[in-house]
Amino acid sequence: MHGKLQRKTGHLLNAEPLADFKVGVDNVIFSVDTDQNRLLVLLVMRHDAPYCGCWSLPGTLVRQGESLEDAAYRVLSEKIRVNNLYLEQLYTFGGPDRDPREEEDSYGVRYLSVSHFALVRFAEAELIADGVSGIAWYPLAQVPTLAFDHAEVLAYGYQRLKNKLEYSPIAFDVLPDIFTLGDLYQLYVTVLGEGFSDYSNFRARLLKLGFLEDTGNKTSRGAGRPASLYRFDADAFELLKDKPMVFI
Amino acid sequence: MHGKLQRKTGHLLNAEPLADFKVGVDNVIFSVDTDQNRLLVLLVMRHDAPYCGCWSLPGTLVRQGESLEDAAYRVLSEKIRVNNLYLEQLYTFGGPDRDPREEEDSYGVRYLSVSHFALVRFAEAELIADGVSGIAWYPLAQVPTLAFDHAEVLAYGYQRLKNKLEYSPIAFDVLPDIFTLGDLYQLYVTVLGEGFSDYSNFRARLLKLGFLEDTGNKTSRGAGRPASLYRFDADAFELLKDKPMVFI
DNA sequence: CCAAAAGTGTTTACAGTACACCCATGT
DNA sequence: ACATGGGTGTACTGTAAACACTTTTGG
Repeated sequence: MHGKLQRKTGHLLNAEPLADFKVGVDNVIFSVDTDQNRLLVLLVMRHDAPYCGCWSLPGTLVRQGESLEDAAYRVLSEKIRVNNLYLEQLYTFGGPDRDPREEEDSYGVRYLSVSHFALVRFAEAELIADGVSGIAWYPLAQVPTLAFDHAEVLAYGYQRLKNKLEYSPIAFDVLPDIFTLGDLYQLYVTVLGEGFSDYSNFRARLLKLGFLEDTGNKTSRGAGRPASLYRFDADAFELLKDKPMVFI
Repeated sequence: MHGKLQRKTGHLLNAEPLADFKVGVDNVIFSVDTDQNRLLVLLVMRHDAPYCGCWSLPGTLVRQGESLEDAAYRVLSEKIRVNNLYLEQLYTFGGPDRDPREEEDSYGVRYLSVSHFALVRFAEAELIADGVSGIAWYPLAQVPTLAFDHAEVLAYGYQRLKNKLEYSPIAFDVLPDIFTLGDLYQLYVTVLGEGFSDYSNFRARLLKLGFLEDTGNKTSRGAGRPASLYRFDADAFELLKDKPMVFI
């Protein structure tokens, strides 16, 4: 963070000039459609150059006075209305020539992308169609060719999603407050694929962790025995969070 | 990545103007002094405003045509000569007001920092003293107050170091080609603290993984039984890398 | 011979896997 | 009654944790 100052000190007088950047934020927004057992990514259609007519991850350029995280939340809220979500920074892509505008502008401006990863509750997510721009949930297997380096960003985000599910409680940010263990299991299966674990073992492991509170209520959904409804006990979880924990 | 274009579409005409950025790279560079059993971080003394006279992480601003990773390697090579190292991107800090220059300049330029994390081989690391700037290895426990938000960056890097040691083979990037299991164990103890594991259990676990090749040679260092010398077999490791693996 | 470091083995406890089986509901 | 999903239990296997013990060196 002090290359400019170093050049004053002498030995770097012939250094290349500094790059000027616009900083973008691109979001990999996942949701799980538990009715159809599908993992979905939110994509938007571009209506301007570059990559006009191409699908891309929802993104924006960071404004004056706006933090990276604020920008990430802004993109999200411009595209969908949602109350429950998990969001974190993913990775920063900043190589030269990753954005065609760098050549056109010829001002030497670089475009850098700080990607973010989000998981939202599908049931309550309401897409904001602004009449012009296309916006849609895509099943992961059917994602079309994406603009920029967004295919790479998406792959990175998918990896992070799978890892996060294994050792952190993000699933509960996206489940209803009250849920059955079947709901939870189905979410894991949809993301990680069948055969990541037996249901009864999954069940036993999760319950033994001790932060799932049985509400005492039950729900009946069609045929089959009614399922107990559980609540995620954030306080109980806090006490255990320093200890390594596997949800597998 | 298309906020500018969106504004043309109408509903965002009154949006805030975009921020212009300089992008910096700050490195958290660790090494392990196995003689004195100390975990060290590389710090440099600042000789210009802001934070003049304050210690900071080694960093620089990204130049035209330079990738983030290139910039990270450049900072590193300007400060130390080293042949073996591990380096990866850590996190991007980009909030407004994280750099005092943002106010002085009054051009509205923002300073963003893409932090990187590195682990280098201590024995061969040769600090480059340019006569003016101070540069030194600091034991983690004795790190002074740092410039900018570098204390936060350092804390983040330390966490990453501990995690990486547990499930990836970065230790071998920083050990000599030929080493004893005692060397390896000592590195882990120095970073993770005593009591992360018993030596004999650590030993059994690592050997069972199957990518440590016994060279057949032995070394004698003072009193005690001579130790077998091992080599990290990168090919054998590649075959197993997709399977989850714990070095603990 | 003794201390120091390397290396081996054993015991115990618990965690993951793969099932088999019982339970409560809708149709 | 039976299909369907919820829920419980068990036997097998493997691995982590603690620790006792043997081996080979220097002094």
